[in-house]
Amino acid sequence: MFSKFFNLEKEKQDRIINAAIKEFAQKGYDNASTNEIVKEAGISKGLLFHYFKNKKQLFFFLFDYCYNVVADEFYKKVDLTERDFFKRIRQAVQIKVELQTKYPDILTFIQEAFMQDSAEIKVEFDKKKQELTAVNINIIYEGIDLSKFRDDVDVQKVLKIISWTFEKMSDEELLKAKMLPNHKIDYDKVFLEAEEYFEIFIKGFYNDGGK
Amino acid sequence: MFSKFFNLEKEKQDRIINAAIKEFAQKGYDNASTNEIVKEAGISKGLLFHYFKNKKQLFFFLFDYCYNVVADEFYKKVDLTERDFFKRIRQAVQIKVELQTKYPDILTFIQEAFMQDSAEIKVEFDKKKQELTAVNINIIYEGIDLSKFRDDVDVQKVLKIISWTFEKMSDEELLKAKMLPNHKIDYDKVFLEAEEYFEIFIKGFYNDGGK
Amino acid sequence: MFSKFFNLEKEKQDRIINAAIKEFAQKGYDNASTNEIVKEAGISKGLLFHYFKNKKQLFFFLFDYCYNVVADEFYKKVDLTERDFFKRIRQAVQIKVELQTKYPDILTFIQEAFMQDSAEIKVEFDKKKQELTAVNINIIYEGIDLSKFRDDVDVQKVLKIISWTFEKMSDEELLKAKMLPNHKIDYDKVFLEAEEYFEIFIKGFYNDGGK
Amino acid sequence: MFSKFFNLEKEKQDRIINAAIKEFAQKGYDNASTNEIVKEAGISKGLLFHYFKNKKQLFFFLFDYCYNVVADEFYKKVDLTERDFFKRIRQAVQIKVELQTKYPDILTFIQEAFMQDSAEIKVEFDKKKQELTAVNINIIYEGIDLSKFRDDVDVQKVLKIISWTFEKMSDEELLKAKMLPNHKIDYDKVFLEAEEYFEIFIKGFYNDGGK
DNA sequence: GATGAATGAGTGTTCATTCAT
DNA sequence: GATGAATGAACACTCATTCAT
Repeated sequence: MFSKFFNLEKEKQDRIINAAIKEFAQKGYDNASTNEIVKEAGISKGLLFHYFKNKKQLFFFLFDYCYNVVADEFYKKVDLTERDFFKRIRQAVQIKVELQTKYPDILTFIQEAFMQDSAEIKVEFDKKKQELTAVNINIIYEGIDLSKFRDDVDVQKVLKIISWTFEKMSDEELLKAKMLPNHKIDYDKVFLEAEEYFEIFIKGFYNDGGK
Repeated sequence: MFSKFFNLEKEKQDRIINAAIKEFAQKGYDNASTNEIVKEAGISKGLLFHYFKNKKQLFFFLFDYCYNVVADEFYKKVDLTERDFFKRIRQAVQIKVELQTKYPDILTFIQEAFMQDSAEIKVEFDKKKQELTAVNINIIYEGIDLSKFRDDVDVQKVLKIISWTFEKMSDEELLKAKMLPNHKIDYDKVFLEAEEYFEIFIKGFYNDGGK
Repeated sequence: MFSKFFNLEKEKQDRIINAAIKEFAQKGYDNASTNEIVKEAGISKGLLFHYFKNKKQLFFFLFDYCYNVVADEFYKKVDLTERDFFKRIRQAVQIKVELQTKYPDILTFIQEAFMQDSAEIKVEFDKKKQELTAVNINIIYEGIDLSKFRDDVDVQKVLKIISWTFEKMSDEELLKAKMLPNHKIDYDKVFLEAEEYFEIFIKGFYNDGGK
Repeated sequence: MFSKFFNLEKEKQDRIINAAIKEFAQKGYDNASTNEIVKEAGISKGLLFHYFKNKKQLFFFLFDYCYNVVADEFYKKVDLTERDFFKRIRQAVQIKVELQTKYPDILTFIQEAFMQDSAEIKVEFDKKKQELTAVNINIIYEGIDLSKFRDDVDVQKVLKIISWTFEKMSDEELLKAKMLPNHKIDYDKVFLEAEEYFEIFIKGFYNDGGK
């Protein structure tokens, strides 16, 4: 599909991808300007539309590209033999932080993309989001040792509570960072806070309060 | 400030408000078109800007108007003498559902507004969001009987977990509804599900598992 | 013609006139906004157009009104029995400065009006300007003792040179004042400079260099 | 900066430039309509803003372009080795008339531009005007033989008087031409009149009346 | 493959003027 | 006399996309 694009010299590919990521991440889908992208990438207007038939296609290409980069690396690093749910989540958080440091633009782009709500891409993108979420949840839960959870509660719901908590915590941290002038996340503090939530969950939802 | 607008005949006020709510809710701040609003409201271009000096002011007016409508009704209905946190949350969910049924457009608008991220309104709107959130959290937690919670965990964090869970549950329900063709939420099912989460939390976080 | 307007209570007349003078003086004909005028004057949109059938008529009314105020006072003060041209001009400059101090807004308005160039009022206003200029030149030259001028030059041209010089000097002073932040004219310095030009002219164009 | 524009086919460049000159000259900066310009030039709305990022930039481009055209030609024609002030001024008037005949629209535009007073361009344009005026005055006075002037007067002021006179004469001629239906200036008559002013100045301000 | 000129409907906003009350 | 709601054409400017070269 994008073989034309991938036949380009690597350096130009990168210029285009980086320019587009930057623009979409900063301004969101609707307000991202193809003009800015070509200017930043140093290519002509026509060329962009030679490789991508329209803005929407460019966005979806970009999303898939970015998603693959981080997902590949994520699944390479995560240890799926770890059967304890909290250790698994802890890993996930850790890897996410590493990726954030290694590919800051890409992660910002993905995060912003997930919050995108433009009418033009809504239907297609919501579908994609749901699929990805479903896949990830399956993987995250795969092989988890559920026997550690108390058996008088619905484990599925407990897992949801836990996942949601970490999502919300992450959102809040992101939001706080955005508000501040220097936009810096203190990852050590985040980890510490996460640990406290872990303990609470273990106390509340593991057999014998995790003892 | 908007006394000019409120002196208009009620019916025309409503046409304008409804048209604007609809447009902003559907397309978000940036993509909402004042052209569409006037067309839908059946008024002239000039009139809209006779009452609201610009799009931003219209948006903030609309938000305040909508927020007041639902907040007033919410606080009229909520029983702040109820000191049990779960009963209080249960009330809140119940009232929210009622409001959703009574003012579906207004609630959609408010929810979308909270997810808005347009550069043009960002600073002002973020401030407003923060203020409202702070106020609401204070009220929601006011007078809550914290002695029911187990004392070996940080109650503040537990409260956060609980709030987040219901927010996420609500988001998920909304999203599911949006995906379906008929956009209908089965509130009875939602309630039932919420009850199950209540039980889990009580078991995990109340003294003696709530017994 | 404007009897309707003049039957208004004096105080309201003044509010309207002052608001309009201010707006036209500040922004020029085209950019002056009738909205601003009514807001400043504290009257309704409709009322302005009740008294003046349109913006153009308001402008011409205003100009005539202002012109009459200053012209009346000017001709009351000027001593037309003074037959020496330079003394006469010196008087004129002096009176102009006095008027500038007494009616700063009105004089600013008139000066700006003379520089107006809007297509909408061009034809009519140019005609008026020419008429006024013609009348004034006649009066300024009336009874002047031309015998003091050397007889080997065309006196009419000399008079023009002199008038032009003082006009340009005045323009330059005005412009300089506009450039500066505090917009203040140092009239004493202007007088002194004018005197130096007087001397030059007397040396160059009076019999025996004015001795 | 405007290389994009200059790469256009010459004929289209000219259509755009001429249309813009005409519109700005006729209506002034504020009232000139980019809509009219594109209509007259036979191009699309978008194209104009493809070449010029906004109305202001278009105006300044146009001014510089026009100014350069006439300034280049002016300085090619003027003889700066002529040290007599009046001969130099005579040359200037003559060349100006030639340029007026050769590029009537351009000269009209420049003259109107110098009288422009729009708030939007005020600051920048005033600065430019001042710079140009300073440069021109330097050149015009460069190498002038001041020893011919009588030494009992301030030569600088005399030079001002002379310059102002020719400016005013030129303004008056222009105005007269504008009033008439056919807008034609009789240059021969203007020259003759100018000569008479020369003589007056020589008599009044040269040593021994220029004998 | 690569360019960038060209499009035209779209945006929010302002304006003098009218007219029913 | 006095109000201010109402109009709609006009404004400068942006945009994703096309296409001849």
